[in-house]
Amino acid sequence: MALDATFFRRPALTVARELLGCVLVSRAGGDETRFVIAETEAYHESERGAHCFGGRKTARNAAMFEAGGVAYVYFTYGMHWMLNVVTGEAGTGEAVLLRTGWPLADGLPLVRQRRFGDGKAPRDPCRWCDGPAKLTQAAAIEGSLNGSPLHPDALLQVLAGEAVGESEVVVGPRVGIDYAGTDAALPWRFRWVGGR
DNA sequence: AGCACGATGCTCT
DNA sequence: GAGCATCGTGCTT
Repeated sequence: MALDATFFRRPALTVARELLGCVLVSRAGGDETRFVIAETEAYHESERGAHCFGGRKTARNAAMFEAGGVAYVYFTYGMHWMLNVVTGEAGTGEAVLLRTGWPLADGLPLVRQRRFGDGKAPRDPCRWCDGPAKLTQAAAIEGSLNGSPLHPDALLQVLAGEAVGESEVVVGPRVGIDYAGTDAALPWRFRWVGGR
């Protein structure tokens, strides 16, 4: 069952936690890949970690101000794409960064090819996409998908998944935002460590 | 297993 | 012109 606007038009912190165990479906790149979402981070205009801090809208971060249910895709470090799910109501800048996905069995050969070509890959497929840029590479996600809807008829969608219990979730500070000052310590990162 | 570093180009001041 | 919501390699323990 596809998640819809009622799911995404809620606070980023809530959506980040509830996305654990849900399934990202990408038809970008011409073939379908699916991933169980295992790690997320929330971002919000009220804190310095967010690209849209202070509610300042720019050409890059504009999608973060859309109503929840679209993608925010941006480019960083000269070579990497990052996929976020936009959350909340229109006019407020917030989103959830997808950091780790566990590829589902039917797409394993394609995911392996996209990530490693003919080279060697880790034994455990759960380590193939354990980083935001690894996930976008495996899902063939790039800048043209910025602002695109998360919808069953679109290239990207998110399906409801199994419930993930509190005992299987590790909460902690977000990665790579030292510039955010005290906001860098906010416990807005969620990792599902139960499912293996 | 862990750390250091280079790659590489877009974004914003 | 500086810095970045990162990754892979290659070197050290």
